Amino acid sequence: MSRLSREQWASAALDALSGGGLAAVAVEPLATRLGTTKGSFYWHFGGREELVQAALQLWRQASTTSIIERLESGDAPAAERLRQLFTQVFAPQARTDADLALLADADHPLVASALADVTEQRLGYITALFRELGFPPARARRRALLAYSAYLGQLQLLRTAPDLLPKPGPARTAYADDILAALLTDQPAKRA
Amino acid sequence: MSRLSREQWASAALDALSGGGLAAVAVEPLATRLGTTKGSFYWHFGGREELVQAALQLWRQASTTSIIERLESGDAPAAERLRQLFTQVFAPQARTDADLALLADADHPLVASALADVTEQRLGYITALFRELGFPPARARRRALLAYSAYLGQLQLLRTAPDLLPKPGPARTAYADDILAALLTDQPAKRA
DNA sequence: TCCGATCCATACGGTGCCGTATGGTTGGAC
DNA sequence: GTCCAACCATACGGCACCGTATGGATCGGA
Repeated sequence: MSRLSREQWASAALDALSGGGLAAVAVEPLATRLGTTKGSFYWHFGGREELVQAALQLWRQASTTSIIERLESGDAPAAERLRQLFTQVFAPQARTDADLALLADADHPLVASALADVTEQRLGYITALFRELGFPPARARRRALLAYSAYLGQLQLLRTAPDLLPKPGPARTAYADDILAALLTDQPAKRA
Repeated sequence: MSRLSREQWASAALDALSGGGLAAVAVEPLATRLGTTKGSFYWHFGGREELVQAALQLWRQASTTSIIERLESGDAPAAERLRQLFTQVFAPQARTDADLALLADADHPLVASALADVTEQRLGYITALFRELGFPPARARRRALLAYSAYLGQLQLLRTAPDLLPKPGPARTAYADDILAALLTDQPAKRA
């Protein structure tokens, strides 16, 4: 085997984290998986903590900056960007494993810090979208919170009860449409 | 120390689970916490797995049957019951620790099974509420999914970024009102 | 009261991980 | 080619937990 860089270790750590949570970011298993030994690891890193930090740094970049920049690179109107954001959640190829894994270990100090940052950044972006749609600031903020809550909840449902969600096809399309309609509504609630 | 029953072990296990997740359901720490030793545990249980099952059984009862029955015991209209359900999430004294802990360990087989059951039961109940509000079946189901997603997401936000949520007072009331309005809307979406 | 069943304490071996110590290997500068 | 620094393998001790073995304590009934 050729020699490994610090970056390869960090990248493998993020992979492991996505697959098996924080507990899977373990030095010895990772070394085996990389076809090397702990000797390599403790040369590049001071300890496990440092590896976790490196993996989290990768995740911050990939999960927010990258996503937001990709959306903003197009010139779609705000409503369309919101739609794109949400249809991504329904796509089975969506890379949400890391999100889920980190939410699961939100009690860990380093993870908590990364989550707080990412959450703030994402909420800020969604709030801006709602403002572009004409919502006044306070309402835009509330809608962003609701939208992001729905996203987070959707992640959980995808994992814990995927068969309870609408199947791909017309049902799922109707679901996505209904969610967006509810999020974008400006009308008073229906009276039963 | 007096002798311990199987039920006391199970109850302590649920406590530990609420506080520290599945990993905290560990025999030796629990024994210490209970002022006894593993000797007691391995008399009442075949192993750790059995203890986890017992704790999950307690949780199923406490987290769904009990909640739903409490709501249904009153004679509030459907809209009011939905409001009660949601305002509970905002209340800081809400006992959502176990929910969060189990969502965090959703990959564990026993936890996954318990979560699937509870999710189905809760979704069924919320769907029924929306049907009582006059929504046709398919739409009621979709709204229930959105509502429950919002609940699950709210749990995560309460843990990972509580300071990004509206503070108790008028802002929080407006937030709750806005969420309910969006969930209950029957109108077409606002055009930007 | 004594005896068997119930319940528990203690000691032990096993596993999987972390981190350290130490010596070996490789590769580029010269 | 030599040599030093970068890099890695191996061996070790430690920790926290699981599960077993075994003997001791306790309690209720004949």
